[in-house]
Amino acid sequence: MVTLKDIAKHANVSICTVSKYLSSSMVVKKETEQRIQLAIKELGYVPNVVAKALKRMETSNIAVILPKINNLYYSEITSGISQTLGKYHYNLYIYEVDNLQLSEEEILQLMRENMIAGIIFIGLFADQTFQESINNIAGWDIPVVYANRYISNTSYPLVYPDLVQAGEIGTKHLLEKGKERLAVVHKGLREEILHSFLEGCQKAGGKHLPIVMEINDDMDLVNDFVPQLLAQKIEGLFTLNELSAVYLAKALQKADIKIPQDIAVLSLGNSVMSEISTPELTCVDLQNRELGMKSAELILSQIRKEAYEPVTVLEPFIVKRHST
Amino acid sequence: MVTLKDIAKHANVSICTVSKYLSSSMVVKKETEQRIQLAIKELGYVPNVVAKALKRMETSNIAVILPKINNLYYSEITSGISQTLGKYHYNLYIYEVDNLQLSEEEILQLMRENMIAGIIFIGLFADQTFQESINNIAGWDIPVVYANRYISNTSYPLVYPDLVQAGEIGTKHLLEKGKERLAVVHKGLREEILHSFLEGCQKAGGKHLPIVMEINDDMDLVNDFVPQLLAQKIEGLFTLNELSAVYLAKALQKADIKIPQDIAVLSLGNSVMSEISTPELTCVDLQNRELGMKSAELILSQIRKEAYEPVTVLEPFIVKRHST
DNA sequence: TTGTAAGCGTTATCAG
DNA sequence: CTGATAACGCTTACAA
Repeated sequence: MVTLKDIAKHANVSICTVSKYLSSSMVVKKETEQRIQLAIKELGYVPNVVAKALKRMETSNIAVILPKINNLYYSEITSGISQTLGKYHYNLYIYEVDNLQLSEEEILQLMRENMIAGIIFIGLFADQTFQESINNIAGWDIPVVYANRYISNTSYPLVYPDLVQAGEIGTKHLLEKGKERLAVVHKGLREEILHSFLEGCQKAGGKHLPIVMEINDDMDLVNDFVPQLLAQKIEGLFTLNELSAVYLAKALQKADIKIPQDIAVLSLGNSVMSEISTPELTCVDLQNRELGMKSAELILSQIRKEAYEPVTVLEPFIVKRHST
Repeated sequence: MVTLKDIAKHANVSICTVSKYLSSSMVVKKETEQRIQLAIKELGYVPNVVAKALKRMETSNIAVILPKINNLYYSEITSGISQTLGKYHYNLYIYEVDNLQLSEEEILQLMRENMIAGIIFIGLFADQTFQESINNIAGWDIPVVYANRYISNTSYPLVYPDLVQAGEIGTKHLLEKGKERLAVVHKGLREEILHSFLEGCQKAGGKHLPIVMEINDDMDLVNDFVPQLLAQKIEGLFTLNELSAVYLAKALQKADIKIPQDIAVLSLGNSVMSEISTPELTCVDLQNRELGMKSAELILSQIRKEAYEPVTVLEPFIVKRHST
């Protein structure tokens, strides 16, 4: 391995001169510069960031912790993070919690062992316990961003889409399409999140409040769920999970219900899935890539000890297709 | 930060005793062990893997280099890699080439700066140039795995699905369904890959050889491509790209062609996309997760200096749904 | 069974 | 402008 020492010897200067020159924290004589450059080229020097990290007690590694990466929702956010981090020459670690099977405490220990510069949690650790865990590790003060989490009482920045507005613009759209009796369908969504949503639906006006219906993976959509919709005379479905929206659209059609004439389907989230569904689903775009980019920026702000907003809310927008 | 030194002092032993005890490379007296354990607990010691890496000149970080992570094809492979690496306590770096905009040479430099323990390339750098680049970096011998690449003359292990067999079982399936006039549709696929495929199609028998048709993103599928299919009296479509298969199915239906009665559609790759398409697509599963897991194992074998097979071929299998 | 001491490659503090 | 020299936290001969 070629080290600074080798370069220094080859260029007839001290190690420190080379180091300072390379980190551009010192101006050197033209002639010295040339000798150093030559040595670097001739010997094929590659700096060692591990040594640098040890000395500076700080790495350029950011960890993203998420349930699973093979899910478009998470991978789009991650791609946004990667885009911004790449621009600033930070590296990106991925930890899939579903695969790792580690507790919060263990994950934090892992982060610390590796001298991670910052952690972005995507949709995880909703409750207060993590905040406590992190305080348990004596004197450890690490930048953290919660992406897509709605937590109160945290000292770390939050980034999430405006669910109230998502509910409002979605509902408004359905109302404009003449759909009055609406159902909000979700799959195990937490109470507070659902509540924000419904607040938005309410703001949109409309004669009736939407009915809330929960589904799960074991349910027989065609034989159990669709009949419920018909019994309630539902005209529009606002599905709070993109994949579920696709499956619901399939189920409706299997039951010979026309989309959007009989029942309109609106999904939350705008990945290819909405686009390739039949019919192509109108959806509320939550701006996942932007969410990721913003999360990365917030981590970098913390690392640089700059000021940052404690809460960043992204504006969702509607993408009109053929299901409404 | 609590270091080994602190633990040693607190437990009244030498640094080296603690270090060796922790790496279980030494047996210590029961009493010493207790004192060390107590110190670790009381002071809240967390080992520093960066320091360890510098000393040992070796990290536990594996880099995955791929075009983009927000693509189910790549993210499923990545999840497989993550699963295996997690089991062996290796960390996973992700580098998205589309975002990074770095040359091969620069990527390699980055890997080396960070003392990456191994690199997995997914579907990239098809040609010989990378092999040369890596040799250019003087005396650098790093474990590499090419996942989903069909390269000859490489000293690194290759993992890929058996395309000949994929072609064969797909074609056989279409023939069994009574489809005789087949077309293989691809999007900018390289000649050799296409060739393996067609070899498989041929092995399946059938009266006619499949026609090869290429599509691209600018094409008007409904008005340009579908008429071509009709003109050629095509009865079955073997689409070598899952997303394209979905779009083709959509285009066919828009042109009032019944799937599978008029034309059957078979896709290559089995992500949710095939499943949520209408009709649900029959496909040849390429075992992406297994591909990832195997790639990770091959990297680990190289790191451990164990023997490994130079080429691993995964057996694809057919998943029957409603489009054939 | 335990301790001493020399590094890994870099940065940083001083002094010239 | 340049150069000694001391760390950063850990591993590992080699001694005791």
